[in-house]
Amino acid sequence: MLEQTKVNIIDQSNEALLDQMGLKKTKLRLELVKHFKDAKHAQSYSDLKQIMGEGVDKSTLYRNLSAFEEVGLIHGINDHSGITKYALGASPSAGQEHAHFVCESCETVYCVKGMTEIQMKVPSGFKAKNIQTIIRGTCANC
Amino acid sequence: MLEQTKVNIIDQSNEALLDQMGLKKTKLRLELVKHFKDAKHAQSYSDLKQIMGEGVDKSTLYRNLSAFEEVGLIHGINDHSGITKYALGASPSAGQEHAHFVCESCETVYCVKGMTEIQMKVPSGFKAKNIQTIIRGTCANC
DNA sequence: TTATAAATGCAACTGAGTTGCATTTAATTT
DNA sequence: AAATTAAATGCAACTCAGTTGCATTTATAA
Repeated sequence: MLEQTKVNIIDQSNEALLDQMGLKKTKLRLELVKHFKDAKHAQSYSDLKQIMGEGVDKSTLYRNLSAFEEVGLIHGINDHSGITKYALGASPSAGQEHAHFVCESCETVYCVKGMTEIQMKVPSGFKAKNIQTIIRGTCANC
Repeated sequence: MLEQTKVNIIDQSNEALLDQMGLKKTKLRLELVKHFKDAKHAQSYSDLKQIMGEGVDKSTLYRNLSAFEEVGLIHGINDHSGITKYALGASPSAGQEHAHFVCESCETVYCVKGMTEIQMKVPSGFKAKNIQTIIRGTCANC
């Protein structure tokens, strides 16, 4: 078994990456991975559809996003908009949390790594496994 | 103009509360406020529908939730489930942040006040206005 | 008590995401 | 290289949360 958390996503070729994740290398998947690597902010379904081409099937795209998320290649972010956005990297887990910045003006979502420090206690009887932080505000482009 | 943040929600009668918020005191609204005060965890549309009675109209309920949220009587919480849940109190804003605890087993959402301390820096050019934290784990009942 | 602006009820709609199924394709086997 | 097969795709139909338009009713102010 492969330890996904130890795979360095950015340094791998797109092909190697899909191989390691046990995913077949289809044209769309390669394009998706490439795009996620370049993306400066989190991508919604419609962002991706626009970039991958309008001909791309909805189910196929969504199924690939799910597949990518399952293996930890990307992670979904749920802000107040109700539209899930995806960004490269596994879901932030214990020890490697990162926050998400949502711009209130353009609704763009950015991953903000290593800039938040969260100390949490939970009521007795509760067990915390992971933490997700969403910062709302105005981004550099707005 | 009334400063909503200074209104102490719990100490007021339901009637006075709606008055102060500039909302008409309808039967459903009074029941809703009452229920929100008693609720031990955040409420979804279907939680509320069940409690308010199946006869309650969907639009009416949703419109009341929006109205309550707008005046800061309740705040919506968006976890990974895609179903918005609501809890008493204005949206956590600067200085009075609180976290939300989502139970991975029963999907119940709790507000956790005064137990998290978050220090955040954001990249230059970004301006943070408020912060929302979701802790995932197992609750005391599971 | 009357006027009126807001709240309700209903039905129809929107839009994100899912599912079933037949077809195609990437990867494996011989 | 050809045959096999399990997974990926494309399509249509569906689900489900939440919204909207509009006619009717109700809370509140005059």
